[in-house]
Amino acid sequence: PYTFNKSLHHLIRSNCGDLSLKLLFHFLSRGYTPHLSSFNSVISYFCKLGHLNSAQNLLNSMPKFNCSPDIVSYNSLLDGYCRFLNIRGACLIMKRICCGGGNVRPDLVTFNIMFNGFCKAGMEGAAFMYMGVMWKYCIPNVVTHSTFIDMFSKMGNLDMGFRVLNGMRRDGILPNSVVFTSLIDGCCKFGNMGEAFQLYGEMTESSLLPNVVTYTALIDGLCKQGMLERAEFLFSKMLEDGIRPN
RNA sequence: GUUCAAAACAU
Repeated sequence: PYTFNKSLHHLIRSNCGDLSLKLLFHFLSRGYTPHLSSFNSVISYFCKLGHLNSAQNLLNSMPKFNCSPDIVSYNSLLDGYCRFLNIRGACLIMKRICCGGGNVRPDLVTFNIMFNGFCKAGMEGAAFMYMGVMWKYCIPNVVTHSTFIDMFSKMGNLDMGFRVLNGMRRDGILPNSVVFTSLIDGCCKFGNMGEAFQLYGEMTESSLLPNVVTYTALIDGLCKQGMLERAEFLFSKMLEDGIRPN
């Protein structure tokens, strides 16, 4: 059984999800009991493919195999609904987490998933409402902040993006390179290359390494504004930094 | 060992 769990995770990590499914069902039919994390890996795999019903069915069937879904199982499913912008479905799962039977409680990841769903669906009002609910359970982390920064960046509301950045710093949460890259991309897309490079500077000053996504956002901004020579220059800078273009 | 946030991609 231990070897089985190992293989299952390995297959999913190496993009052989189909095989992992066959493996799981083969073992279930022979009466083996997979570990909770094996169920969760497969649930998450289904969700990323958009097979939400299969994921849901698998989750529902876990008790038959002496395994209770935990918050990770539910979070995976919740994220599936959010990824495909099925906010109604997500809310139903949320209800089940909060007041359905009750051996699970929402955690910070649960809220981050909901925020991301609302943000990507353009439902900022709902995102802010949930912020209030979150405070009863947990304290926001760097992912929470970067989700909101990304939402503001995509809306072109750079002022609010910077406010969230400053707010997190005030609260002692260190911005990471995802946070910077989200805001840099917002600046680039809304024609504020100056701010974008300022952030790039702050990033390196705080010894965060700009990665290939950071560079792509900047290079894309420069290209789309016709600054091709600056784009080329930045591209060579990226190579000097030892970052491989993809 | 399993769940959440960032970029680009012509025809």
